[in-house]
Amino acid sequence: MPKIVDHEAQREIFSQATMRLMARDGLEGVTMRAVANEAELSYGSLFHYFDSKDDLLKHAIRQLTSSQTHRVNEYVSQFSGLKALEHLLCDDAIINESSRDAWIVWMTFQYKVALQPSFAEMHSELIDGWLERITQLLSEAQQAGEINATLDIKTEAMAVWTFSAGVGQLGLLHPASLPAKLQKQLITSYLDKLR
Amino acid sequence: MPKIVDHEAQREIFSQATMRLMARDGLEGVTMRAVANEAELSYGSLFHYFDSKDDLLKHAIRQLTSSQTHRVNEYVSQFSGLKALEHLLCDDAIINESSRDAWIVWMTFQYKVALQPSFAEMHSELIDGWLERITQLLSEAQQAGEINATLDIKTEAMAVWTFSAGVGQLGLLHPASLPAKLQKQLITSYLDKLR
Amino acid sequence: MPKIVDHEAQREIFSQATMRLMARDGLEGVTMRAVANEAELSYGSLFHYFDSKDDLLKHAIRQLTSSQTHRVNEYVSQFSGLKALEHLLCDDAIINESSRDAWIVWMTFQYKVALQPSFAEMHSELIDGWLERITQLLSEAQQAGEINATLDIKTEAMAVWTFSAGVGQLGLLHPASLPAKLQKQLITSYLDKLR
Amino acid sequence: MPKIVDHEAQREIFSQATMRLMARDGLEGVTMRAVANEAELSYGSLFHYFDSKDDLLKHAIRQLTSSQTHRVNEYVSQFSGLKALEHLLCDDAIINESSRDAWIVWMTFQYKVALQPSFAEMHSELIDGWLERITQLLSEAQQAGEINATLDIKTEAMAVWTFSAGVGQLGLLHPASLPAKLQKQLITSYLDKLR
DNA sequence: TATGAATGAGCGTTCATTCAT
DNA sequence: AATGAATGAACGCTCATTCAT
Repeated sequence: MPKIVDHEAQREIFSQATMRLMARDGLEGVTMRAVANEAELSYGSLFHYFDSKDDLLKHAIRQLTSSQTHRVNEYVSQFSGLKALEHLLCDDAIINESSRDAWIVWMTFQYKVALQPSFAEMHSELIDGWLERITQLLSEAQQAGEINATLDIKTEAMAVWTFSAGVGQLGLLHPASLPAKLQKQLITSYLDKLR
Repeated sequence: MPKIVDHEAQREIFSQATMRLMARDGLEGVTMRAVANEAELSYGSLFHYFDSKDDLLKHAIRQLTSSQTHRVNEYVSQFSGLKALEHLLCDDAIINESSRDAWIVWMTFQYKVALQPSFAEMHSELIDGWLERITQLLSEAQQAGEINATLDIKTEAMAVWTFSAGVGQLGLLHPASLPAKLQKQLITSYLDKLR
Repeated sequence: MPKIVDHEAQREIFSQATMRLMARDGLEGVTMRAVANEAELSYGSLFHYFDSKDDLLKHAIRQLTSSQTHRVNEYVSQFSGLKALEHLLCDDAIINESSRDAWIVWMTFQYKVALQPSFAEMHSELIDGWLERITQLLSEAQQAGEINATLDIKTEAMAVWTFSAGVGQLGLLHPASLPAKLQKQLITSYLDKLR
Repeated sequence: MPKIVDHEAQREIFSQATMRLMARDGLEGVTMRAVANEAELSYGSLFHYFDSKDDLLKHAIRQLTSSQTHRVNEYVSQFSGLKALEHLLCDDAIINESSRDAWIVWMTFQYKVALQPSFAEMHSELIDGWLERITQLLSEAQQAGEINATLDIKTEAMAVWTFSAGVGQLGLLHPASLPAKLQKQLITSYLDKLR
């Protein structure tokens, strides 16, 4: 009689171990053996739940983005327009100690996605969400008269995305130059310019 | 008498091969054997010119930054203030087909620098230049009355740097969403907001 | 359930292969690949059982000394004084065909121990046993009146150790000049001089 | 016109550099490159003077033994019998700070000679000298009535050689247990037993 | 299903040796 | 003769993956 296990729960344990390792030691710290150890599960079982290392990594990033999406949805359901956008950027674009790990994972994946063909298919689904959501919130804001009516929403959304990407990158790689507080200041002052 | 070779020229052949590989296959494609093949020189000779892989990588990034610095100096000597800044950002922050490879190398190194202590000493020398130069040009621009006198130069410089980092990152990783032309448009419209 | 293997037994297979190689080809014949081949196991599995080559070598020497200690303990429990000492030297100091391999390994290690700091910690535990045991047996012999009462035990023990080291070295390196029979003769005649 | 060089002098420079390296870093420190550096001569020229690394090592050991023979000859021409033997053993078997290097080289070579077939041919010529000379001096001593007339010279010579080999080995590998002074004491007390 | 032993290709690095000048 | 650049086999070690139990 086969042991009954929650297949998806096991996968999540492994993929969370993967993200902890990646945050702590970088991508090169993520070996299959290290993941099994970190998950405190057996090495062999890792290959029951994932066909390959790539499979594991892809699952980890999907989990990361879906949990982020989930969080974002909450802001958006509570606020709208510029207020929601500000929450979105301040809560998710900013790197502080508690979000730093998730950001390292995210950035690491971005490069993997960009440079490794087998990951490329995940590209758009990971990215489009952001841009779409920003566009929508800006549009709401414009309709509510919160921002300048003459602005081209599509271009501005792109600019906001660009700016938040820069905040994320520098906040991660140069925390001394761009601490969390300054990140927030830059974001709010950027949004102010749209009014 | 020994075979006469230009030591530095050989090093450059290897480090350019390194950059081509990194652009094509990412950092994990840069194996010493692959570099030797790409350079069409023997495996062993690679170790005559570089003590280690780290040495090779560091040489490659130094070469990259010095050639960039050289180019930047030209803009700055011809222009000043906002005009020079616009040149700086448009000519160097923008990713097009011909600069894409250099950008991949640059970004790859940023992560290596940020995550690997032995590379950390290169950190500041690679980064400080950017921020300092932007600050200086903004300062010139303010004195020339090109930008709003009430702006805090230091904060604005940081914001410009952040924005250009975002342009670089998205331009590299999502060229379809942010083609060169749009990169340029975002940059000029961002600078316009400073006036 | 995993393949069940006796971890320690596998380690012994490898370390015995190591000793065979060392005896046959010297220390420089002991490459990890050669050990795996000699053990008729795969290269990779060698690293499941030993963290490093040093680990393998240390295990081999420990195994060698512990088996020797075991043998020595038997003589000592059966005999005492000069008789026990004679057994000790004749049974263990002498190089014949069957003990030659063990001696090569032993001598090889002595050099490794002497010249390589990381092995130095094994130094005393490997050596002290010999000198202490010789001292003790000589002391017994003196109390039993078997040897000259005026002899300084400590110095004589050192001399016996020295002589047996010489027998080992020449018996190993110059078997034609010092065959087993002559080794034995030298030892007994040396001990006779102590009476 | 070819440059005129003293071929043999160059070889000696290299082989002395070899011995310095071996004494300092052990056999594994003796790389062809290190030898050329230590000799402060060019890498390539090393291969003009020696066909191979083995050739270099063989030359070094020949030089070592011949210089030792030379020194020994001096004692023997000044003294005879037991006196000469005592000089021989005390001056050459003993390891002190100034002779330690030569002994490391010598021991290292002994193992190389014993374990590596291509060196085996040097075996007897390196060794026979010692035994022959000891035999001869003991014979002189017996004829002069310095030692017991009933002793079998051949066996005793072997025993002396054995003992001095032990002194050398332990003096080298365990200097704390067998310092120079104790080495000397053991030797003289050993010779006394022959009277 | 679960486990961890087994496998071998690949890594960065070292090195004796050859060769062009 | 003299130089050092060029070469590639071999080293210790890592790792994703497969497999026997």
